[in-house]
Amino acid sequence: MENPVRPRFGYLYPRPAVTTDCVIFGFDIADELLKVLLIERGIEPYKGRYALPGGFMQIDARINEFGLVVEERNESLLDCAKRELKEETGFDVQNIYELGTWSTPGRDPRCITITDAYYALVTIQPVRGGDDAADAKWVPLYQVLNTIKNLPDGLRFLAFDHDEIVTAAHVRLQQQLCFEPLAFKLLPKRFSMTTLRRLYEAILEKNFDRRNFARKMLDSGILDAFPTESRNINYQLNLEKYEEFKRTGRLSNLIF
Amino acid sequence: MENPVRPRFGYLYPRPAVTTDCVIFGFDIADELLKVLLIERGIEPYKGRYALPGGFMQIDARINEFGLVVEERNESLLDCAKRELKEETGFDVQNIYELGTWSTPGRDPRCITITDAYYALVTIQPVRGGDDAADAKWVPLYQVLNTIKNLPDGLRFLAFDHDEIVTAAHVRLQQQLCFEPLAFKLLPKRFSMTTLRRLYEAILEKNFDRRNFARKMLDSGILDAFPTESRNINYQLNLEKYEEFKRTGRLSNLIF
DNA sequence: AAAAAATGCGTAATTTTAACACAATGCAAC
DNA sequence: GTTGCATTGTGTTAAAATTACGCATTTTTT
Repeated sequence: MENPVRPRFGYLYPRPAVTTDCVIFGFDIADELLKVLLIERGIEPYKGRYALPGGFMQIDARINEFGLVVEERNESLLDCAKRELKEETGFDVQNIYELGTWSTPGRDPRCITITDAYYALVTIQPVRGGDDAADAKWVPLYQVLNTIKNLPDGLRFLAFDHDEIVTAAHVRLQQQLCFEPLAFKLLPKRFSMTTLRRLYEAILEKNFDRRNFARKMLDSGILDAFPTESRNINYQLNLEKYEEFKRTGRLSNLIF
Repeated sequence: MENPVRPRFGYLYPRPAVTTDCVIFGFDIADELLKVLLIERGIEPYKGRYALPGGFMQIDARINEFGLVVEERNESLLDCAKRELKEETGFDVQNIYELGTWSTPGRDPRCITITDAYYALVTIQPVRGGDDAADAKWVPLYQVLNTIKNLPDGLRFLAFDHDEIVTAAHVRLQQQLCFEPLAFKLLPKRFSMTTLRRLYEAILEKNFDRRNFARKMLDSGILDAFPTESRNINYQLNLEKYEEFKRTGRLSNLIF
């Protein structure tokens, strides 16, 4: 066995490697599908498999004259997640939320690695020719979840334990919808009521009565209406009204 | 400057230290207050201040003949949290849930440290003489939260950033109550309807009509009734009925 | 023992949700 | 361009859930 590179950063006790991964949700207006952004891995392990964008936490440190690590600067885990997203997918993500950590022993074959997982909501740009990151791909969420669900025991679709992370992110997104109108963060500034409803239906996997849904949304008062060229009406989130509405604390009634 | 201990575990890149902390919730039947278990720190930093129980993640590793770290066994973060709780408070915690990570640069003056925070629900043993851990203390949550809220800017009540963690844990507990009957995990096996209501009121900081609350709970079908010596009735969670009820997915209506 | 508080059991008014009707508009095929 | 069909905006009504409150009785307090 060789020893090609000498480890430089030494500690009194062993430490795990720390990474972030992120489930990026987007709503494709064209086919009205909720999608997630996956990266095809170019290196081992899991080369060629799809995975969530993510990577190692960055710490700037130097070694002093006693051989001790002197830490100079570090990023928070959230910063790390945002930086990795920018690097791997080109997205400057604003709406990003922590999902949880994954730390099962053996989850990364290289070394003991814990990951802090996030989920982010972005608006899919209309029919982009190709992604900044050549290997990034929008995949319908239902396809991913179905593939995962129907896999024989012990097999995985995505790299590492990312199957679990995607599944958990979807559940969290559904729950979070009870407390915050996250859905709006997946849409362009203005949207039709039908689009909004289709989005809620896609996330919650449940159909709503068109008229009752519209009434609930409008009664909440958080939407401003704008006429269009045709007879149809477009809507836009009124942030002030929304903040007030959130304080009143009855958003759960929107859905449940 | 001295170099008393030689760092043994070396890596190619700097790594953060990883810890877990836990907010332990308990409901004190005696005074009907929701309380959290705090530890008085015996060592620097923050010596003498109250803090959440927690500690460093444990990894077993050795150094091979090339000076490389060979990892042999590690615990998950959840295991770490449970182990630290057992060590520091004597509690064998069953109901423990992840809250989130804290990783702001500088949050630990010793070194770059990220913490994975948990919250746990236990039943406070009736009038225990003294805690296993001499420095552990049950403190009413409202006292902690009020102290934190009224602190001048920049000052903290608890050690590290534990003020934030406790506050976040309370919010999460409130939200989680919409999806799971976590409250029962804070009570002894059997309890009166009034106790249950007081608990919900303590967690949600909101009063319920005695009669309406009882009806909602009983209508849900998840409680079995048991007569007592007096005219009063005690109740007990029916786990099967509850699991069924959870699938039906209308627990949010209990509260909202 | 009297007063006060807590308990069990109930009803009615109100609000919220769910189910459905219908006319007008946009769109595609012919 | 007109015919058929899906979509949109506007409404009504029945059912269900929530809220507010009464009252006799038991338990606790003073």
